[in-house]
Order: sequence, then structure tokens, then C-alpha cells
Amino acid sequence: MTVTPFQQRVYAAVSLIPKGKVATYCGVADSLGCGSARAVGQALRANPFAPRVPCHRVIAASLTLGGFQGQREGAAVERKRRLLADEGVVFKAGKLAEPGRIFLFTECHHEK
DNA sequence: AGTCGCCACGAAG
DNA sequence: CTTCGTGGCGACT
Repeated sequence: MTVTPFQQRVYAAVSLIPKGKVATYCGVADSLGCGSARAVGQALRANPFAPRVPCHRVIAASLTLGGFQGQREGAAVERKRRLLADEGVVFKAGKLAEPGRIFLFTECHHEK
């Protein structure tokens, strides 16, 4: 299996997301200096580092769950929602209930 | 090596 | 809701 350097960066960034919080594809992309959240989604689509990289903590900027395990909706997404709920991240009507749960990568940039 | 089309997104119409 | 923009990558040529 080939892991591109870009994917490696994506996985590294996602791994930084603490339990109980979530990040957006846009946020991850931005922390990577990438202008396309879609590229991030494509990288996470077939996540080879399953439990290592908590890809379930990555949601869409519109506060929707996004996708999971290659599915944009369906049972997999529901599983994702449950995983997040188990960490304290609750969703309401398919949307994140508490936006305060969003993890900003800027918190790591230690102001400069 | 150059091109084309696809994608777990996002903003705009 | 639909359409376009974006960045990166696999499949073909």
C-alpha cells in the first residue's frame, strides 16, 4: 500500500484531535496549508491507519457528520455518530449540537 | 509525462 | 436544492 506524503500529513493532523472533540475537513486542510477540504476527505476515505487515526472525529464544516468508511450516508455514518456520542460529542438532527466541541488546530500553533 | 475523471468538501446561486 | 471551484490521486493514453 502506498501512502502519499500528503496523506501522512492528514493522518498526523487528525491524530492530534483529542477525544471529546472534532475537527472539520476544512480545518484539517487549512492546518496542512491545503485549500481543498475535499482532498482531505479523499485521503481519509480509505484510512489505512484505522484506530490510530480517529477519522471519525473529522466532520464537515457545515457541522454534518460527513462520511465514514467510504459512505456519505447510511449505517456507517450512524456508527460514526455513535462513536462521537460515546466521546461526548452529541449530534442533533444530523448536526453538531455543541460547536464548542470543535477542535481548532490553531491551538497547537502556539501563538507566534 | 500529460490528461481525464473521481472524491467522506465548501461556498455560491 | 444545484453548480462551480478547489487540490490531490488513480487510471489511461
